[in-house]
Amino acid sequence: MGLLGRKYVMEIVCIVGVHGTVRFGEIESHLPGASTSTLSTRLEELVDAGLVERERYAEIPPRVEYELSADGEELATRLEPVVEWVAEREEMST
Amino acid sequence: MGLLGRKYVMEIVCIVGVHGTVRFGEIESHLPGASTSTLSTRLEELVDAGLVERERYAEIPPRVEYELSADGEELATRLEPVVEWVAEREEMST
DNA sequence: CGGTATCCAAAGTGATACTG
DNA sequence: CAGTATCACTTTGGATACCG
Repeated sequence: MGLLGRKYVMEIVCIVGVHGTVRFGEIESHLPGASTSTLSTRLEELVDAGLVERERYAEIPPRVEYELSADGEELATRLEPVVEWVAEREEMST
Repeated sequence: MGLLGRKYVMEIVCIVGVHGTVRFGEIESHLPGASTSTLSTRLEELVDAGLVERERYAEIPPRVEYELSADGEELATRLEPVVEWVAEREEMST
């Protein structure tokens, strides 16, 4: 899946995975570099790919929550060691 | 590292990891989608990041071999489950 | 063979406006 | 709040050709 190579995808999967269920704004706050529109697009792609599920609540104010699907969880599990190592390695060089 | 999110990076790491030492052309043949220039750029970035090492031989015809550094090996190990799972999942849907 | 140089298309960004 | 839409702009990536 070329989707994995797209910007922010791994990060999003991890963020959602860690939180369990997350709202749009929260994901956004963890990705300062990503624009609203890009994040929106990525999330849609992830939902289409069956890795993330979106739950929309008809409330005021509106609330939308994202969480990983079973496949998403599986991916997150496998992704964890990678992201962890990368994070550690980044600290070293700073 | 945002580098991981760049196109082909994970694939390249895996390809180099599997082969041990690889020549430019061989990597290219495993990535039909990537253009020469992109591959060249990616390899340079990977070398700069200390994940891949380049060995240039002053022969005719010229030969250049790439192989993973210790860090690259570590990354490849952690990346393996991810790539494996993604590959299986792709097969399912085809 | 293994690239770099060049030029062009596509993806992503930022800001802002608008909707349910 | 959680987006979608738009537009101008920057960054990436692709195609091709040429060089050592």
